[in-house]
Amino acid sequence: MEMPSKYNPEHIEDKWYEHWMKKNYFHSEPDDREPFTIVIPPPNVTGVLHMGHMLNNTLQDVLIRRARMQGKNACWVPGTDHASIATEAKVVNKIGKEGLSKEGLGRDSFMEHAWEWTHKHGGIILEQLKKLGASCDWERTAFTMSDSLYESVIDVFIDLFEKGLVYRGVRMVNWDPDAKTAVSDEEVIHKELQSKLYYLNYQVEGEDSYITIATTRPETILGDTAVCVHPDDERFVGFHGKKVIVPLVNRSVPIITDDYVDREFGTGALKITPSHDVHDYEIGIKHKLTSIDIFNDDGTMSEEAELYIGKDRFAVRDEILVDLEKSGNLLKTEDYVNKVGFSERTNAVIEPKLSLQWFLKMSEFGEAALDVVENGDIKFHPPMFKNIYRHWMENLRDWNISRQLWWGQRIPVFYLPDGQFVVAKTAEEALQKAKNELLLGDLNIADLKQDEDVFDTWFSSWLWPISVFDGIRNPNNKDIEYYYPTNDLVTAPDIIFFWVARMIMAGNEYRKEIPFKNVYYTGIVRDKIGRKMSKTLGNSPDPLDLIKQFGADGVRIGMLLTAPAGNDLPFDPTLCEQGRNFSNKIWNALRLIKGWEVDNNLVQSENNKLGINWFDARFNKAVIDIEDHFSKYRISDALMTVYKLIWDDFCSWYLEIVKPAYQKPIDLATLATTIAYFEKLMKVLHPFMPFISEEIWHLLDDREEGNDIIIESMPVATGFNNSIIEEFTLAENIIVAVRSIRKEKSIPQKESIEILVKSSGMRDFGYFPVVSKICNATSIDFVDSKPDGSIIFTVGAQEFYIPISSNIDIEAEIKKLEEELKYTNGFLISVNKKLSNDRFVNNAPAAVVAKEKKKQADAEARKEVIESQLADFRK
RNA sequence: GGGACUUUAGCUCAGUUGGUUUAGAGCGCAUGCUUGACAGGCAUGAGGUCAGCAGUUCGACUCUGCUAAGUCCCA
Repeated sequence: MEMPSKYNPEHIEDKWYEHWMKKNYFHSEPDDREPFTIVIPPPNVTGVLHMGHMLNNTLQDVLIRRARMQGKNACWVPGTDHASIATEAKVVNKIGKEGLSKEGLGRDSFMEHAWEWTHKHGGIILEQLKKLGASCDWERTAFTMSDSLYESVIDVFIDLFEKGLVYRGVRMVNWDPDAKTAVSDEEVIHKELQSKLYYLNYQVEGEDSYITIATTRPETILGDTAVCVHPDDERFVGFHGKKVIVPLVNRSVPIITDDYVDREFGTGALKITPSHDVHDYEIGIKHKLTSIDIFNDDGTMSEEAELYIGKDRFAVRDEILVDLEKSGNLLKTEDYVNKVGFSERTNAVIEPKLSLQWFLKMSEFGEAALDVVENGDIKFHPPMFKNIYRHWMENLRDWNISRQLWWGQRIPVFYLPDGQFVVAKTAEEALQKAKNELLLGDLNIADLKQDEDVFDTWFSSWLWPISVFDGIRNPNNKDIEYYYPTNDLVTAPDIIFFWVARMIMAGNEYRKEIPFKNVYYTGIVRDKIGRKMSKTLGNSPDPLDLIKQFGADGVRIGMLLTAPAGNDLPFDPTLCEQGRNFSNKIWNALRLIKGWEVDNNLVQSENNKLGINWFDARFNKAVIDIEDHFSKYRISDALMTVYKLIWDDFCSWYLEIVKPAYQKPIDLATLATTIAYFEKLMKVLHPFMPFISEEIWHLLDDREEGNDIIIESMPVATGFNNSIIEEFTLAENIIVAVRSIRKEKSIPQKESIEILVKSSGMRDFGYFPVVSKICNATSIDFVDSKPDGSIIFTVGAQEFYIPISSNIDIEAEIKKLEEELKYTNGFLISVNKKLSNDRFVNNAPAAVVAKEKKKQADAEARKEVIESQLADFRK
């Protein structure tokens, strides 16, 4: 078979993904095996794959594939959420281009458009995940707006309402005038903007004096209902109790005092607009001020503003300045940098606004949700996220669960003509309830008006680990009982509160059980200069392009290599290149083995036996290290251990040891063992690089139908003999020393050498055949002293000599030895200092003291050797 | 303003209850190699006052305090 020297993943990856799908390996049904469950953090249904998803889902796939190979019943549930705001904004935009509007279409017709959009653009992201190799159980793909998940959300709201945990209240919310909905604090992005600070004069009522305020938002003066100064501010003492006239609208408002005012800021006098600023709102309540809402929902001026009615808030800002200047109220303008909130979804400037919203009381949930994390039932990786979680749990605020949108689960609240309301699943039920409980006998369905709002998307996501198994509606079904609680959750730390914390709350409330046992917080993928990757910045590479360029295996490695948990990942495509190079290295190891001719009569050499024994120990040690790393969720460390095991230990050492000379055959036993090792390595590699490992598995041997690596069992560590590894390390050190001499003296590898060992030691060292082969030495002999015309080198305290034909640069040799002596002396001094300290010898554990003594003895022996070598040279 | 976290090689990071020879890895860098698997490679090597200061200790990258710089969250 002709094998190209460069591995080309493209067709190979597609081929194996199709094969796995055909064999239905990703699908899971409850059985008597131990379950291992992951639910995907549902991406936005109409979103496209970005680097954050790549990282996140690669990690999940590593965990799920490893669990599958460990014989567990692995189930990875994929799915998407409906992303209320983002999707609705896209649909509104789309119908807008067709000359349609939400209001014009009406609710039902708009929902049809939204579903059409979802069917057309939805789920692209899941298809993209297949390219990455994600082994999700696609038969279980869930969607937060599908019937069963929709109904689960409604059921939960009704249940919480009946438990008295839901209430309706007026709140200052972050209003997104484009999406015409409230968004949570977490969905507001604050950006620093270069803006202006305007100084405005307010005339004191009945006097010819003025009080000057400073504001960045002059258009809001129309909603002013007071001016506030600090009670102790001497500049304003004379104004206390008086009134001022709001410019243009000529409204008379009181001057109030409150120590909230920062005397240093602006002029020290603060205009108060309770409807449009959170702090002003609180001051308004405290001082019982009236509230004037000057904005419509779309950000234009309302009738209450009296002026500029119907015009956009930003247009009005320009206009009002002209008018204020004309009226003589504009004193001056200064440049000013301030922070402005933008909607994460629509990028509209957020308007603080008073609004009627539904709230879920959080106080009931906090304690239990904190406990399960504090007591270790749920483990966070890395654990420092516990602190952040605790801080949030101890400062809980009620959750605003309503959104002024249509795309989502509509709030099941029905208002009656008299202003009362009932909560019920359907209008029919609501009518029944109204009749029975409120004794409104002559009511009919047309009198009921359902709440126009839908739930916050997180209000469906918080049920996700339960609702994907239909555990809300059917709490005793066999799926939820088998798969729940899930095992691992992999997510980004920025949604620790609005998702992770709330899933824990929902788990406690509806399953009396935690939703998952481990939470792995990934880093946030950033670009090279540390910016978050985002579409608007255009700094994110297209993941599918990367896969095309480096192969999915290569990209997976690139993502994982420098992504320890919780650390940000400054992404650089060269990381994927490293992954691709690794694929190529493995491929070429296969090419090497495939090229060997076997001689059935050949007896296995001592050298090969040594190599095999050593690699066996080395492999088992690595497997133990890998298990340890996985147990601590150090996935990138586990990968690095595999990487070095394959590249350094297997390719650079083992294969070089057993590799037959050019056109020489290999013995059968060594070939068979080598192939067996290669198979084991591919199994260990499989969770990280599923495609190439499957391909090589099938190239190493003819496999029967259904013998695929994806369902093979993961090698388990057996014991290993550490002294083999230690002895081999000595061989490595000798080999490195010889290579170094070859380089220094320009002795090519082809030119064979003799190695002489000072006969004081190493008589029973077993690895000389390996040293001899790798170093291309014709012989390794023992001698009593250094022969003339030879180079000396030292490993530990053991001297070696290599006879060479060229002249030896005595000065250079002396210099080298002197440097070594200096180091050894320095080291010895530090050890001696420790050992001559009685308190150390008396207080330190015996093992530590013994170790120091051994260091001392080794260093002294080495020092003697170097000194005698120096003496020789100086003779 | 309140809180959390970070600071170790050029870059990204390990360093596990304080003692694993005077701190490790990957990448990058330098030097030399048409080495009969691989230049997407091989070999060798150079890089560090562990942010600074003080303390605890026989012993500190590791524990404590202060200082500095940075990241994030909350108001």
